Amino acid sequence: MARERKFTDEHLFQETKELIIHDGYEAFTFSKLASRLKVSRGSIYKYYENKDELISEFLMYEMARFLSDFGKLNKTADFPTQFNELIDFIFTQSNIYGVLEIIGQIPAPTTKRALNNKSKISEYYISMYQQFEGFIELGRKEGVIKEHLPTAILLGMIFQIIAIPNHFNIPEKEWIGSIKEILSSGMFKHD
Amino acid sequence: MARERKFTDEHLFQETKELIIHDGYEAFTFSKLASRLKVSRGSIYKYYENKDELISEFLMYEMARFLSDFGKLNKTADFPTQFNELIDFIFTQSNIYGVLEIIGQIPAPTTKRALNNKSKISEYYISMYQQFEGFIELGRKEGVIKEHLPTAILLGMIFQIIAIPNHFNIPEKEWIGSIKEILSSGMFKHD
DNA sequence: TATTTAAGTGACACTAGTGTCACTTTGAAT
DNA sequence: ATTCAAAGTGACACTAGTGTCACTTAAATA
Repeated sequence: MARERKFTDEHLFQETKELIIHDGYEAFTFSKLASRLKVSRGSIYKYYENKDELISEFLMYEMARFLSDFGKLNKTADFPTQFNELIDFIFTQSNIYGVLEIIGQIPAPTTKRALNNKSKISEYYISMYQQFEGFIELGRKEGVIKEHLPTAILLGMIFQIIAIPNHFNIPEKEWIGSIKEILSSGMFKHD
Repeated sequence: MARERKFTDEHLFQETKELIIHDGYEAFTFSKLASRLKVSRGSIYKYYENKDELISEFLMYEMARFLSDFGKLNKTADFPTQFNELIDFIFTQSNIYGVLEIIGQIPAPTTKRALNNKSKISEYYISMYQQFEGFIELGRKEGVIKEHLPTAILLGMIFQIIAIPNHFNIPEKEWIGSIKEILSSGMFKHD
């Protein structure tokens, strides 16, 4: 019907992600994004009215992808096995935390689309929380988790362990292994 | 000799901290700071040539303060006692992590003063690292810490535990208590 | 091949930040 | 009281981002 697109949504989201993770929400500009996509700034306005709309669309995309990948994890294995897989998974998603941080920074939506996106993002966020919650419940049912630690704390620690940047450049295997050991001997019952 | 200052360095650093923690490095402007200090933008330029100089000065101030407070902690008690005090201390300094994050964002210094500040900040950073390292060594000497966990990992986890924001608004006592329990039963030897 | 239509452009008017500087204010010292 | 130097101001010229829009380009289809 018309001419070819010079950039895909995926490409735009990828560049947006890098810009936001590197510089933060406030420093994100259409100019920087346009130059990375090698198009004029004006062409981006064909798809997004403003920064908030673009970023809320990006966040929706990222969270949907995260939830979809998370859903593919083995849900039938026993808790210790799933725990292992979950920590591994979280480390393949190490930038999801940067994405979650941005959610708090979205200002009051300026367009209907940004408003819809914002409520969709909240839904995804709740869904993400509930899936992690279900995971902790499994650990309790199997009698693996120390009873007196409240779910919200365990959840908080697992959920946010991804926020810990590996400043000291410790090899990934060792880093993940030690986190698994510290978390599991900290959270699980031992005999 | 001359007229009274309308703002102190401490006041300026306090407002700078709030602005940077809230909006990030890139979004910090002299205009915002001036309006918080209730002075004209021009007057800030009397003391700092530009943003980098101001922020590097602020970081120096913050790290010096952190190191000084850290130095006041009891260094004679046994390791488990010091561990307790350290975690408590870290939580009173919950925004130090935001400050450390900014260090990585300082661009190439544009003035001699900014350059000097940058190298002073590196010194402080190293000193901070070494003090934490000495703390871990104490734990090893006392035979409290699991031998096979490398110092750098333990250090990394303690040093960066402050980065974990309490998203779920769990009461502080419970939050800190659980972190202490998970960390200590994860890192310490049990019999 | 001509037509259609979405994709893309770049110039325009606007807003907000930067760094500078001649000028005014003010309080301490003579 | 006068002096004077540091503190503070606000206007100026500049840079960089925003959002818009009439216009051009190019791929699909009739």
